[in-house]
Amino acid sequence: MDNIKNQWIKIIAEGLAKAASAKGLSLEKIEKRIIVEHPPRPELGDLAFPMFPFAKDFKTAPPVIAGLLAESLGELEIGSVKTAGPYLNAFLDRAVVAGTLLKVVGEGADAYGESDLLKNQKIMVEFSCPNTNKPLHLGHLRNDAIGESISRILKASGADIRKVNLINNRGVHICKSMLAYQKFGEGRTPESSGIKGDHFVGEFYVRFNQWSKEDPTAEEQAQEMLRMWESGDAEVNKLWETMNHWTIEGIKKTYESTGISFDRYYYESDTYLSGRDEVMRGLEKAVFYKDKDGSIRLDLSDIGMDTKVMLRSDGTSVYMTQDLGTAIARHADFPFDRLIYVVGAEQEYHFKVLFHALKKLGYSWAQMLYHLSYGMVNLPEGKMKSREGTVVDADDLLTSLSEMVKEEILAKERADAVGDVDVTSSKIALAALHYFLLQVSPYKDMVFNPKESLSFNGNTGPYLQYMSARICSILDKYEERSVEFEAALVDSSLLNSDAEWELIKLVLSFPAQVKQAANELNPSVVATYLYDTAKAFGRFYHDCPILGSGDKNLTCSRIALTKAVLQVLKNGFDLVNIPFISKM
RNA sequence: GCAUCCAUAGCUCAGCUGGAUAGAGCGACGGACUUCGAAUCCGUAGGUCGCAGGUUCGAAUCCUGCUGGAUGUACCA
Repeated sequence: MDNIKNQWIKIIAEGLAKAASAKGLSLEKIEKRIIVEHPPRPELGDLAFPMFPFAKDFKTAPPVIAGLLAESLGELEIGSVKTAGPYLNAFLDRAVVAGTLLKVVGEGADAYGESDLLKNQKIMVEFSCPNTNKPLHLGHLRNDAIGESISRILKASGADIRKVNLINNRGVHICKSMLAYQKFGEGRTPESSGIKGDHFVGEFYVRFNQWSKEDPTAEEQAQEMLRMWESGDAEVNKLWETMNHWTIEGIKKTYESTGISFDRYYYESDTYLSGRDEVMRGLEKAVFYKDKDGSIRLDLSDIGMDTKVMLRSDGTSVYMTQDLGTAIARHADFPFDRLIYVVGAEQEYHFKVLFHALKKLGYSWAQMLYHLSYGMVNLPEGKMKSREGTVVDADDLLTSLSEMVKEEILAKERADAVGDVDVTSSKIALAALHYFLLQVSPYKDMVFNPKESLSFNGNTGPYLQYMSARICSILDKYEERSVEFEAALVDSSLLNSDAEWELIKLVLSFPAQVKQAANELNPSVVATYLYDTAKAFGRFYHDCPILGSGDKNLTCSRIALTKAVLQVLKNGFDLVNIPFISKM
C-alpha cells in the first residue's frame, strides 16, 4: 500500500508541476507538500489529495486547482481521478491492487507485516517486575500485556529484542510475609496445603497486616528481620530463599498461562550492592554529595527539581540505588540502543531522576532510556485498594473468565466441535483479556468492568477469534470439495465488489499499521486494526458467497482473499498475544 | 501550593503528521438463519468533542487561560 501511495504522490506532483508551468508558475518541493488522505466515504475514492496547500502558489481557490490538476493528469494507467470540491480523489485499479495483494500475502506468509524499520537495533524491554510477597493482580496483567506486545511488535519491525524482568525480592515488605510465616506458618508449604506458591506467600503478607494491628511491635520486628537479612543471617536467608522460590514459581505459572516470557530475570537482591558501589563512585566523582543528615544525594536543581536520596544515611539501599545498579548491569550484558521500561505512570518522577543520575555519572547510553508510562486500571466502583480487598487477582480473574467461556461453549453445544473444552476456554479467555487491555492506549487510565466489559460479543478478542475460526471452517469445506474447483483459476479482477475492495485495502495496510504501532509503542493500533479487518471480513462473507458463488474462478479468487485475511489475522494475533484457534 | 497527565454518545473506548457530514462496541429500539457455524450481519435513535479565547483557508487534533479528575512532589516501591 505504501508503494501505491508513493506512486500516486509522484503522479500528482508531476501533474501539479505541469499545471503550474502552463500558468507560468513553478512549484518547489511539491512531493513533500502533497498530503495523502483517505476520503471519509469509500464511494468518494480510495485516496484523497487536498489542494489547500497549493492555493497560495496558484493564487486560486483549491477547487479550481483540483480541476486544473485533473485536466493535466488526463488518462492514467494505474487508476482514475475525480475532483470533489477542493480535493482530487483517486480511484485505484481494483484488479491490479488485488493482484499484488494475492502475490504478497500468499499462503503461509507468516512474515507478512514484518519490516526492517528497526533493523540492527538492540532493544531491551523491561516489564512485569513483581514483588515476591504476593501474587500478580490486574495491574500486572496490563503491564505484562503491554510489555509482551510491544516486544513482539518491535521484533516484527526488525529489532533485536531482549525481554527482561526485575524481581523485587528484598526490602521490608518481603520480610513481613517471612515474619508472618515464621509465626503462623507451622511448617506448612504450598505443596502440603495445595495452594499455588505466590498465593501461599501472599496469605502470610495479609496475615502480617492483621497481626500488626494487634501487636504494635510487628513493624519493628520486620525492620529487625531486614537488618538480619542484610547482615547475612543464615536462618533468615534460608527462609527468604525458600519463600522467594515459592512465589516466583507461582508467578511463572501465571506467565506461562498468559503467554508471557522473558529472556532474562534480574533480581534486586543481586543488583542493589553494585548500585551501592556505583553511588559511592558517584560520590567520589562529586556527582553526588553527602548531606548533613548523612544520606548521599543528587542535586536536581539544574533540572528544576529538589534533591533525591541515592543511599540512606545508614548505608542501606533505596529503590533508586538498585535501579542504578540494574541499568548498568544490563547495558554490560546487552549493549542496547534503547531500553524501554514498561512501568506505571505513578513512577514518572523516579525515572526522570534515574535517567538524569545515569547521565550525570557519564553513561552516554543514558539518553537511550525510555519510560513507557501506562495508566492505571480502575474498577467501576473506583480504584483497586488492597486494604479494602478490591484488588483483582490475576489468577482468579483468568479462572473466572475461563469458566464464563466454558459455560458459553456448553450453552452453544460446541463442546464436541472444539475438542478440548478447557484448553479452548482458556484461550478464548486470554483473547478477551488481552484485547480488552491492549485496545486502550497505554498512557490512558482505563476502567475494567469484569461483568460487562469482558463480554464475548462486539468489539472483543473472542470476536476476532470467531472470525478466524469461521475462516478456517470455510477453508476446510473448500478442501473437502476441492475436486469441484480443480480447474479454477485465481482472477483478481473478479474481486471487485465494495466489500471485497474494503477488505483488500485493509489487508494491504497491515505492514503500515505494524510500523505505526512500533513507532508509537502502542499495541492498540494493531488491536484496532484487527477489529476493523475482522469486521470487514464479516461483512464480506455475508455479502459475498464464497463456496457458493456460482463461478469456479470467483470462488477460487475469494478463497485466495480469505486465506490472505486469515494470514493477517494470525500474524496480528501474535503481536497482541491473542491465541489463534481454528474452532470455537 | 507546584509538576505531569487526562476530559469525545447513557457506559467503555477509537479518531494517523491539523482537512470533506466526528466513528466503533455495549445498552435501547427494529429487521435478517430450509443457503459457507447467528459468539454473526443490517438498520434506527443517541454528540455544544469539559468551558472560553487564540493561531489557520480549515481545530476533537496545535497554543494560552479556566473548570473538573488522576498521579506525583518519601531516607516506600
